[in-house]
Amino acid sequence: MTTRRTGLREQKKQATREALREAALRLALERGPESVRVDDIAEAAGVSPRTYNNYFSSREQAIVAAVTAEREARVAAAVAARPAVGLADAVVEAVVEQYTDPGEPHRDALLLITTRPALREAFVDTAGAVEHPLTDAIAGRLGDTDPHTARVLAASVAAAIRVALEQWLHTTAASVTSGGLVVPSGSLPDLLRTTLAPLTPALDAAEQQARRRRPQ
Amino acid sequence: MTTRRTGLREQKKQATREALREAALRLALERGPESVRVDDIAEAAGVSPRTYNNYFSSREQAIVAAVTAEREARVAAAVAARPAVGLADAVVEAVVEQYTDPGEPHRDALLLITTRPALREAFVDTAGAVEHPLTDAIAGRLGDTDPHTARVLAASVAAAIRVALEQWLHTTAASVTSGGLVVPSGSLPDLLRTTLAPLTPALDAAEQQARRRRPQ
DNA sequence: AGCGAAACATGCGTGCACGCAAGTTTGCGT
DNA sequence: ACGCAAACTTGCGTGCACGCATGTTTCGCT
Repeated sequence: MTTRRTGLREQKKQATREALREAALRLALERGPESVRVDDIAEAAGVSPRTYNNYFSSREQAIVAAVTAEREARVAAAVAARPAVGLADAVVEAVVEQYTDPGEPHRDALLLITTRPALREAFVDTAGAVEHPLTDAIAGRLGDTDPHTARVLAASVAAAIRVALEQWLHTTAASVTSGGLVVPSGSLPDLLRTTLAPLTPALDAAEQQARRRRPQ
Repeated sequence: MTTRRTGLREQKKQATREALREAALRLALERGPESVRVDDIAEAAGVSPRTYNNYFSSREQAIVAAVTAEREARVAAAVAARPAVGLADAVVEAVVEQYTDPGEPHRDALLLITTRPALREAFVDTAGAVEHPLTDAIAGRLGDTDPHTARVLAASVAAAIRVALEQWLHTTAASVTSGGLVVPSGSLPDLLRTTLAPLTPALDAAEQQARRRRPQ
C-alpha cells in the first residue's frame, strides 16, 4: 500500500525524480541557484532537458524538493500514529514534528533556500502539498463518514502552515520589525503551534461530531 | 481611504489594468482563449507586450481577472457590513453573496472559463486573493488585538472557498460521479455553505475570545 | 514655476514551459 | 516465448516570463 503501482516502471520513475532533485540541490549549493541552468540539472541527472520538466515545472521546485521530499507523507503518517490523543493535538504535534528540522543533512540547504527570494517562494508553496495526504489521514480518524469535512480541515491546516512559514521567513529575514502585538518569537515550532491554535476548535468539533455519529 | 495612493499615477495604472482585462476577455470570447496571443491583448489595450506582463503574469490571469475583478474587496466589505450577526454567519453570508453570480454581465464568460481547463485552474486560484482583504475585515471584527488569528482564519476561509470551487468544477464538468456520500448537490451557494461549515467553530471561538478580552 | 528624483513604459535578450510527434522501453495476455 | 498496447523519453518548435537598460512622465519640494 506504499507507492507501488506497477513495479519496475514506477521504480525507475522515482529514481529519476530523486536524481533530478539531488542534482538540482548539489548544483545550487555549488554555484548558487541563479547560475544553474535546467540543462545542467538534466545533464547531471543523465536525462534530457525535456524530460526534466516532465518531473518539475520550475527550477526552484526541483531544488526545494530535495529538502522537502516525502515530508507530506510523513506528516500524514505521524497523524495516524497518534490515535490516543485528540485530533487537534495529533495534527499539531505531527506538523511540528515534521517541520522542525530533525537533524537533517540539509541544514545549509535550508539556509540557502531562506536566503534567495525565488526559492523562499517555492519553499512556502510546498506547504500546500500536505493537503492531500493529510486529508486522507484526517478522514481516517473521522471515520470516512464525511470526507468533505476532512478535506476542508486539511486545506485549512495547510493554509495555516503556509501562513506560519511566511511569518517565519519574514521575521528571520527582516528581524522583528513587526508593529503589532504578541509576535510569537522566531522559533518555528512555537510559530507553528501559535498559528495552528485558532483551528483547534474546528478540529475538535469535527471529531465530536464524528464520535456522535459513530458512538463506538 | 479607497485605493488612492498618489493620484493621477495610480489612476492611469488602474485604467491600463482594466483595459487589459477587458481586452483579454473580449478576445477570448471572440476567438476562443487558445488563439489569443499576449501580443493581441497588448495591442488591443494600446500598450506594449512587455507592459502587459507588468500587470499580469499569465494570459489566463488576465482573462479571469475580468470576471473576478474587485470581488475580493467586496467580500471584505460585505463582512464589515454585517456587524449585527455573528462572525461566522457574517463571513459565510458575505462569501455566498459575492460568489453567487449577482446577475453579472459575465454569464457567458463564466461558461467559457468553466469549460477550458487552463482557465478553470486560473479561476480556482483567484480564491486565494480574498485572503488579504478578508484578513483586514476579520481583524476589524476581532478588535485588532490578535492580527495573527485573523490571518489564519482568513487563510482557512480562502482555502475552503478553493475547495468548494474545485468541487464545483469537478461535479459540473463530470456530472455527479462521486462515489462518496452526501455530495451536496451542484448548487454553488449550497456548496459554499457546506464547505465553510466546518470552520464555524473556529470563527466562533475566536470571536468569543476577542469578546472576553474586550468585554464591552 | 522649475528642478531633481522616482515611478513607469518599452525594446531587447535569454531561459524556460509545454504541446506535438516520433522512437523506445516495459508490462501483460495468450 | 512472443507480440501488442500503453507508458515514458526525447527532439523540435512556439509562445511566454522576466531581468536589464533607457527614454519618458509624474510628483514633491523649495
